[in-house]
Amino acid sequence: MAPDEHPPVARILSTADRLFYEQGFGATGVNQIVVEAEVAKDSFYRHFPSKEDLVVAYLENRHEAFSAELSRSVEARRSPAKRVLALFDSTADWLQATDFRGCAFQNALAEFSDPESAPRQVVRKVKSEQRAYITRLCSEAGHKSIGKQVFLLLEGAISQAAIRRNDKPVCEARRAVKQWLAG
Amino acid sequence: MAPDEHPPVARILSTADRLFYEQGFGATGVNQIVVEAEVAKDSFYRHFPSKEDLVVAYLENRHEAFSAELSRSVEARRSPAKRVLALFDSTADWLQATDFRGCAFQNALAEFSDPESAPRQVVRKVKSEQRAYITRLCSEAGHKSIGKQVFLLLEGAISQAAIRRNDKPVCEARRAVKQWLAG
DNA sequence: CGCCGACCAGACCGATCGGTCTGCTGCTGA
DNA sequence: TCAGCAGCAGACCGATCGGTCTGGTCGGCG
Repeated sequence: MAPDEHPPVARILSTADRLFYEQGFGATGVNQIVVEAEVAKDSFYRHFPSKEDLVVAYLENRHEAFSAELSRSVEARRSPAKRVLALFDSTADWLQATDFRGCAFQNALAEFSDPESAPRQVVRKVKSEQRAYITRLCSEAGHKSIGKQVFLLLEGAISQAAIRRNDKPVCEARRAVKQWLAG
Repeated sequence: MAPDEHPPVARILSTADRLFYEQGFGATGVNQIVVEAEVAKDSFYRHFPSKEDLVVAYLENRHEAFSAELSRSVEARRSPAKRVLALFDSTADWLQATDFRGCAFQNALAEFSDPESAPRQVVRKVKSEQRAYITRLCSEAGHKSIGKQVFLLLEGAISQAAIRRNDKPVCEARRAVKQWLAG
């Protein structure tokens, strides 16, 4: 509304989005976040009672943005089969980003060891929704049974892309899925 | 040789193996390691100049033990196709462990963001060897081309098993691979 | 006007971090 | 015999952690 900057909570969230993804959770301190977000520490703790609350907000935020972008890209395709393949094309585009560091939710998994912790619960929910979405796309392409495999293949491809830092794993996965859809 | 305990360096490594895997790297402090390993801090730094050196030793150690166990399990099977499937059976057994926390190397990836850091280099090497091994097994089963997909499927299945804490993803992946081998 | 709540800067808290240092015991091999 | 080194316990270092508190400046609203 105003010509001035974004409100503090938005600056905190966008700073956290960048730092958590690039550096990880443990390596990113609250102090660094408040400095880079140009927010007083006092303001930070008014909006987020603890660092973990910010982590949860970050994960939910990212899920929302990520799935919105993905479905936009998917829905741009006409045929149901192309829509399934769009998952991989979209991922290949994502790899081009210089700050690509793999799946934020898989990364969160590694840093929060307690399965009952709030971040882990968010990760479970997010992955379950992603799997359901992919399964639905496969169903609509007339291949009800391959959804789970496509999902696993994509998960593996993203993880490998983060390690090898190239798009070969994603291309390989895409090729396999294309064959399934044709057969 | 002696009736006494393992030497300090072995106690450090086995303690680190447990703590790093269960808690992650950032969450595991040098102090905790030396206390639980019952080793003087001085002795610790005599063997490992820095914490990162211990991380590297841990990763290499784990790779050695893991691949030894895996190939033992694989080589117990007669037919080449069963050997490929043994990868998934072995993984399913691994899930039973109460402390299962996914692939240690994928987890390391999330905590070390610098792609040139020593731990990341070890992870690249390890994953490349695992991929080569799986590709070889597939080749020997007469399916030269599916190695990479099998590898990606297994990676995704392990990651999902860590999130969902059950063996369904692994069973799903195994089923898909079995079909490929039959077809 | 006067009050309240948002926001600010930054001091401050106890705890813990990775890492060093001191000072000691006890084994070993020249 | 004695030097040297492995190992021990634990104090100690500066830095940083997550989190609290103080004190002050604003704008909006009754």
